[in-house]
Amino acid sequence: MNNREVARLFSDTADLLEIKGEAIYRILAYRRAAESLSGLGEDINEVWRTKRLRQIPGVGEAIASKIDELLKTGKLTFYEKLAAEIPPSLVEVLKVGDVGPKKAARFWKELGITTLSELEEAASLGRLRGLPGMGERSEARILESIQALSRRETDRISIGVAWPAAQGFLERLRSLPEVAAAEAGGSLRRMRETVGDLDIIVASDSPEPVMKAFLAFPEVERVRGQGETKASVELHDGMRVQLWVHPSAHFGTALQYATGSQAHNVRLRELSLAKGLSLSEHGFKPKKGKDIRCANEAEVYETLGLPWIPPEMREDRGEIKAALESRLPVPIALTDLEGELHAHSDWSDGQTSIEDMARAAAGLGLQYLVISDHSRSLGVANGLSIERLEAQRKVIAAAQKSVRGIRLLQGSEVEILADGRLDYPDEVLAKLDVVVASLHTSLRQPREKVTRRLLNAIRNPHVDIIGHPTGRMVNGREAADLDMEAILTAAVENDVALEINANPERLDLNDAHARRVVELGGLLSINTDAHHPDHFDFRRYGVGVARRAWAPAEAVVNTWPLERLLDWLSARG
DNA sequence: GCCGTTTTCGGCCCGACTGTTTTCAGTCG
Repeated sequence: MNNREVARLFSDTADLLEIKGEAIYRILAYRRAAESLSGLGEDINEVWRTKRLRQIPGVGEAIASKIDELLKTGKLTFYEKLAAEIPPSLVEVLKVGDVGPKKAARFWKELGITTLSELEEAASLGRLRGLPGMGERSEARILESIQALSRRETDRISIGVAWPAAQGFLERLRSLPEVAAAEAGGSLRRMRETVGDLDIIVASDSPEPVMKAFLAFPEVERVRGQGETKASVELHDGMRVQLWVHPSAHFGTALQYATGSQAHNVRLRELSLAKGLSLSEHGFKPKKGKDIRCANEAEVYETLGLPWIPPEMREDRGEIKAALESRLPVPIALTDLEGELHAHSDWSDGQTSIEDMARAAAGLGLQYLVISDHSRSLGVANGLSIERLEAQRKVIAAAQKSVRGIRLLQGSEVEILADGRLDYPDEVLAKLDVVVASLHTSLRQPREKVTRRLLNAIRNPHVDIIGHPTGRMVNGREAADLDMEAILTAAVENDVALEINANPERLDLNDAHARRVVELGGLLSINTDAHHPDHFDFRRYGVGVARRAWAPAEAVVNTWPLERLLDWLSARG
């Protein structure tokens, strides 16, 4: 079993225990363990084999022995007993808005409902309204939520969709005269790869007109809830947006609160209580005396004796402890990127010419751009034969003459073939400035075989970067079955950089693996894999992943000035 | 069920909003 599967089992266990009516802190313990496992950069099997399970935050004696049983036998007796008691399909029912554990338990016990479709049927037949505490309106609300759930393609929206959508809301809100400031919060601000909904926080001393303007935006399909400080809407495409409006005087605590993560906020509030202050979105409340209000976030952290913690690091993955001990790293910023090492042109499957790509990159202030088109065997992408690769070199040289302010380099995104060889012979690779080696085919090979292909590429002295190392797609294709610890370790040993592919549909490496690279002291490269000049904009998502991985600029090779980069490349052969 | 420069036992964040209620339970973030 992999990390994700074990995490999923514990998160389902938590849901089932909650429906059963177990003590809440026992449930939270399972959720915390599940969160911790899904953010773990190391393979759980490796941690288990080396007897380090108890070092995982949130894993104590009981959960460690459950992981032990799970990895030893592939089964968990505790879960099987629980699933015999509470139908596991009720976990799906919990996804419906306004349905939590109490209602799910009631539907099941009183009406025999165990699945989403049974709930929908019961609601449309008016069978829910007879239950205690349920009326016609609750029933209608639940029915609407089920329909909204099916209208959404997936549970969570890609950040590549959510980010531009949020900018649209922010621009319009900021243009209102009553609005002093507007920011995105939630998992979007933390740059998670997917978001459940958009959270928008506005500073305004007259909330009414702001709220009114927001509810009247044309994309709004229905209003799910609305109060004095908070409104929640659903858009035509099923996306949910929440708006918080708070006075400017305590915008800091409001933004901090709305940014989360929930686990980070819980830790922060515990820390606050230890100082005799109760922290909420409105400010710090001392046991007696006046409330402390914070107009900006830095003041919130300062009140607790902490440096400001970047939103991407607020996941309760040790950031508060690190901040208390003054060892929180400064993560890379978008402005640290000096160049692009992985971009395509119309020589393979890119949409524009080398020259246009170069102009666009120069316009963004980049110092260098590597044109790395596909190699010969990738026919669907019009991969370059050795002859075309030679010819392309002359065209790049010509473009270099006509575009100023940027250094153009020739690279290649070389196929790692199904048998583990690279798509060009070594003497061809040796002539290239940069070699990005990637897997595109035969991703479903058994673990040992596909791992060996990547290790082979890493050990080739001409390979500089491994492109989108796992092949996974966000909300889509699963990662190849790889021994990641072996791959990351080998990359570090061979001084090969691992790509954080910044395309929001890829984001590969993910944050957990990238953090593991940083822990191991390895190198990363944030690459857009651009097929069009607009794609250079993906850099923000790649930087988001790197910041979530606590990566300093130093660890990312394309933050280096050109001379240093060239030295690194030539030292590698 | 986890965890400890307040603790190895007794704690474990805080508030808004809704619907069905006459004071609150449930859900959400």
